[in-house]
Amino acid sequence: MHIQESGEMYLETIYVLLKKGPVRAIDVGEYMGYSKPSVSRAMSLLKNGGYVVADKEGYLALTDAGLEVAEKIFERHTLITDFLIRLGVDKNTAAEDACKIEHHISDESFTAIKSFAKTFTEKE
Amino acid sequence: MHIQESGEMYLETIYVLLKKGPVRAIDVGEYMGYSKPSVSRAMSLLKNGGYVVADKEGYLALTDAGLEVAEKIFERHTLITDFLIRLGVDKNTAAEDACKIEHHISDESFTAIKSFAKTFTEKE
DNA sequence: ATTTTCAGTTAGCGCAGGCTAACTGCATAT
DNA sequence: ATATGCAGTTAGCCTGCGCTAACTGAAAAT
Repeated sequence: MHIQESGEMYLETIYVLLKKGPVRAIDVGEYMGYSKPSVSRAMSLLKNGGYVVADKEGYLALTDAGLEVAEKIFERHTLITDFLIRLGVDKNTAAEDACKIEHHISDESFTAIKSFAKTFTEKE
Repeated sequence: MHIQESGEMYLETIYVLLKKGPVRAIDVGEYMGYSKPSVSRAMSLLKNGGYVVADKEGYLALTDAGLEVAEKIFERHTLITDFLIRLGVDKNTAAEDACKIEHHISDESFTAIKSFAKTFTEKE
């Protein structure tokens, strides 16, 4: 099962929300602005793919595979956002753009931007 | 009519191919690796939207609106590709990534990267 | 003058991923 | 004990955008 961009977004959202407390499907939907059935289907796909598990009460957790994807995307998100902000882009616009780019950039490009951002920061 | 990512790709392709000579739908399909019906439908949508025109022989041209989109995307493509290459990313990977990013980045972020790339280049 | 080739179109399929409507099942409130 | 509310699921719709199969119509080849 190959993970889609939308799947990555769901995983990232679960990851972010889990930092603040327990997470149910309804919370994911509210955060992302999606309807319950959309989340329901996405969750069943992600459960099927082995990225997400839920207990009997419906509280969601990430598997190792899910966590790996979520962390990867989240790292891209924060680093690209910061990078754009440092280039002078508005906070919100930076976050929006990062949210799109994070799914489309290769590991190689991301690593390059990451190490560049590091030296770039140190120079200031 | 709001232009989709796929529409942007078609316009950019027509733009690129027009630099080398006359362009028909079949050429666009061959270049993009798409079937004739896919291109046919895309062209009729783009004609409808006022981005593309075709003469009686089927040779394609961009309208002002189409040219505007195509140039914008093409500029993003080349600049982002160059930027990634300069960061040490492999040529092909850079071009692939740029091809995705070019559709998802805001004007603001692009402008920021552009001016940054300029000073970055001058410094070397 | 037929036949073949080739560009383009039409019809219709499949997948991803949103949506609403309507149901289930539990948990709480009256 | 019945009623209300809420989380989740099921069924089924819509749009974007690929695809194949099959047709059209003109140009080129025999």
